[in-house]
Amino acid sequence: MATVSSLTYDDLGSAAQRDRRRRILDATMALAARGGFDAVQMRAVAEQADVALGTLYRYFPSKIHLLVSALARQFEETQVSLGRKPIPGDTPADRVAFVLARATRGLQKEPNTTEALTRAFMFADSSVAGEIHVVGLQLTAMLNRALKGADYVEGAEPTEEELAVARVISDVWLAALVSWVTGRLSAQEVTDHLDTAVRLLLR
Amino acid sequence: MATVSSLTYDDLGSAAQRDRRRRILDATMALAARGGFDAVQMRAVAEQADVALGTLYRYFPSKIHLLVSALARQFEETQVSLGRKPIPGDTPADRVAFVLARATRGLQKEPNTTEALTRAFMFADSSVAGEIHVVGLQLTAMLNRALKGADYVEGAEPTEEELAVARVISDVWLAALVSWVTGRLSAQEVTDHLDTAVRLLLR
DNA sequence: GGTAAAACTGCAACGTGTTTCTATTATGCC
DNA sequence: GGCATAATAGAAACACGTTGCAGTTTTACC
Repeated sequence: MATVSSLTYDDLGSAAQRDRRRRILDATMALAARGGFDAVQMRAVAEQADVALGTLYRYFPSKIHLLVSALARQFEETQVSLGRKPIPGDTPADRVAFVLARATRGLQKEPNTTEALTRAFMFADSSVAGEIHVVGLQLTAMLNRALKGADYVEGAEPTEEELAVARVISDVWLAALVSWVTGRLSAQEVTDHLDTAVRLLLR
Repeated sequence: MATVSSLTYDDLGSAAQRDRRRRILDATMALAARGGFDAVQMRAVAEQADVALGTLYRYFPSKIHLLVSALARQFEETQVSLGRKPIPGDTPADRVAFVLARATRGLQKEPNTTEALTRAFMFADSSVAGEIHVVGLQLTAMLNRALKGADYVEGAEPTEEELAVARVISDVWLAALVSWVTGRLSAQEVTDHLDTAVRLLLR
C-alpha cells in the first residue's frame, strides 16, 4: 500500500505548473458543483483544465487524491476567510456551534460539491493518508480556534481535554455530513445533531 | 436517485434462493477477508458463489449493496451472540466501553474484511438507504442495550438524551473505524479514542 | 403432466478509472 | 545557441463495475 501523493502547491517549481494545478482543481470543483462525484470524470477534468490525461495523473495519482486535494484547498480558503475576524460567542460551546453552523450553511449551498468531496474523503484509502492529514489538521485548528475564542494564539498547545472534545465534534460532523449527503439527514437535522453533541460535550 | 434494494432473506421464497443468497454473502466475506474491498470483484463473487453474474446483480444491485448487506448480516450475528448474556459493567459507561472494545477487537482480527465493509458503508449513496438503515438500527439497538444494562427491555423507548448519546458514540466509532482502516489510527488509539468519548459523554 | 412466468446461465458489450507508450515541447545548464 | 532532461500531449489499451440479451432451467399453477 504505497503512499503516493499529489503534487502540492509548494512542490511545483514553475508558474506554469502552479497554474496547471490551479486549473485542474478549478475544473474539478466546477464539475463537482454541476454533477457531484460521478460528474468528476478524469477525462472531463483533463479536458476542462486543458491538460492531457497523463498530466492530470502526474499531478494527482487518482480521482480520490484529486478530490481530497480539492477539499484541502477549499478548507484553506475557508480558514483564511474565517481567520479575519474573531469568532462570535461567549462560551466555547457558542463559538463552536457558530463555526459549525456557518460551515454547514456553506456546504448546503453547493450540495453536489459537498457530496463529491465528502464521498471522496470517506472512500479514501491509506494511499491518500498525506492529503487527508492536511485536511485533518485544518479541521482541528479550526475547532481549536473556536474553543479557545479570543484566548487563541497560533501554535498554542490545546489541553488533552480540549483536543478530545474537538476530535469528537469533528467525528460527529463528519458522520452528519455523510448522512446528509446520502439523504439520511436533512440540513436542519445536521445542525440540530451538531448542537446536541456540542451541548453534551461542553457542559 | 431511485432507491433500489437488495433481496433480503425474508424476500426469498424458495430454499434454493435463500441458499444462493447465503452463498453470495459467504463468497463476499471470503474474498473480503483475503484482499479487502478491491478483492471483492463482482465476477469473482459470482464465480465463487457458483452463480451467474446477472443473478448476482439480481440479488444485489451493486457492489456497495452487496457489501453493506454483508455488513448487516455480520451485525445480526454479532447481535445474537451478544444477546445471550447480560453485558458486564456497573455503569452505562463501563458497559458501552465493554461492547465497543469487544467489537473493535473483532474487527481487528479481520482487517481486510473490516476495510471492505467500512469503505462500502462510507461510500454508499442514497440508493443504499434501505440497507444502511438496517445497519443503523442494529447499531443503535446494541448501544441502547449497553446503556441500559439489566434495565433493558426489548422495544423500550430510550430517552431523548440516551438516543443522542448513542448517536454521538456511533458517530465517533464510525469515524474511528475509518481512521483505522486508512492507517491513521492504531487499534489501541481507536479504543482509547472511544473510551475518551464515552467518558466525556457519560459523566 | 403441461404450460406460462419467473429465475438463471453464459457471454458480449459499454463506461470510466487507470496505465502505458511514443512523439513533442518546455526547462535548465554550459 | 545547443544539448540533456523532464514535462506534456495524444491516444491506445486494460480492468472492473454494470448492463443487456438469447437461450435454458426452475417454479407455480391448473
